[in-house]
Amino acid sequence: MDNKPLIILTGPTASGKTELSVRLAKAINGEIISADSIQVYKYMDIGSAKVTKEEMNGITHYLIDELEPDEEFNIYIFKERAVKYINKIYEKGKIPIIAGGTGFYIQSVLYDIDFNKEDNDKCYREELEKIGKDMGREYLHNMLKSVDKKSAEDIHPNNIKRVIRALEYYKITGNKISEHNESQRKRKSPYNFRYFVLNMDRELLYDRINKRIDIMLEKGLAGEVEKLLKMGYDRNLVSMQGIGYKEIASYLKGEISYEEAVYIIKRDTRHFAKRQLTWFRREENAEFVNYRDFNMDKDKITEYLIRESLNTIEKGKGIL
RNA sequence: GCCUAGAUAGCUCAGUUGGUAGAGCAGAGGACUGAAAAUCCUCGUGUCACUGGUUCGAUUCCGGUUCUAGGCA
Repeated sequence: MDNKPLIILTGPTASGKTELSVRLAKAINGEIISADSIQVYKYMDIGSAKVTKEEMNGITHYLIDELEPDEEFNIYIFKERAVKYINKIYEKGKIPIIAGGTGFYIQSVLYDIDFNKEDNDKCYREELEKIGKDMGREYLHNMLKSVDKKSAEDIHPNNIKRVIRALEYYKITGNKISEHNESQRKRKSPYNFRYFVLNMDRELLYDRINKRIDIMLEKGLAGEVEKLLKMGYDRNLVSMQGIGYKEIASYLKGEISYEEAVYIIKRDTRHFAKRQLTWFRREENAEFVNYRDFNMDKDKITEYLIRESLNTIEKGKGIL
């Protein structure tokens, strides 16, 4: 049985993951794999709060700047690449550290969730979107009910994206996604892992988020978006749906004022952080690391993360 | 100083032909297995500015006070 070490360092946006992950990597001879759906894209630096070369401090990072903004990225691609990098890191005799805020992505690697290569179908998806528009969301939901009753019960009719995915899955594989999910849920992790979730008092987190966005704006977020648009990257691209990008694009089009754009970016980032926390709370193996318990001292947190990670790595060796 | 319109949930406002009130946003909680920075679900008691009066009963009607916005001097 594979029992290799894997360290996960996550937390809501603006919780300090980047800096702490580099410090940890330095101390435990690790390399970092980013679990971030926007930082994979080139040219999207300011708005994604991407790690800079200096911040990397010599630590190798994967899944940063790997794609053009119009390239497709999804959980299947993420998992495939992440696993490849993890093995590469093992070969070097180093420890992989997954750092990033996308819980869904982390889960796919941590529990080795099974995805089939050919199981998405753009044409069918578009067809379903059209049906949804013409016939209504209830109609789509009823379509799902007739092939996969359990999914129809679990997925709210308003959640069109998930209704469509369930229908798509059935069309391509002939199986019910509810059954697939049920079996995947029982998976045990093949790793000897630690799952750290950085957290702080909500008020403080929101304060940091608001300030961080002001800094992004000062650094020239608007210019970055303008440049992307000039390069021909359409605002409808998935990558351009990232928080900060879509609002600034809307402002540049003259649809909303600058003040409105800033307000929406801050608000939606807060909402995003809240959703991230909901996800991590549900993860039974996640360990919350609260700044408050360390007197707000980053050095003390770093020490703790290093000590705990090394413990876990050592124990794993014993089993092997 | 005078005239007019306001003062209701953290914010913007609706409403009660007099029987103590409700939306959106904010905020909180949740879901999530190929768009995930996406998508979706649930949660609404607050001296109805203050103060007299009329009334069985006033946030609602009348008077006064304070504050805010606009207009006139």
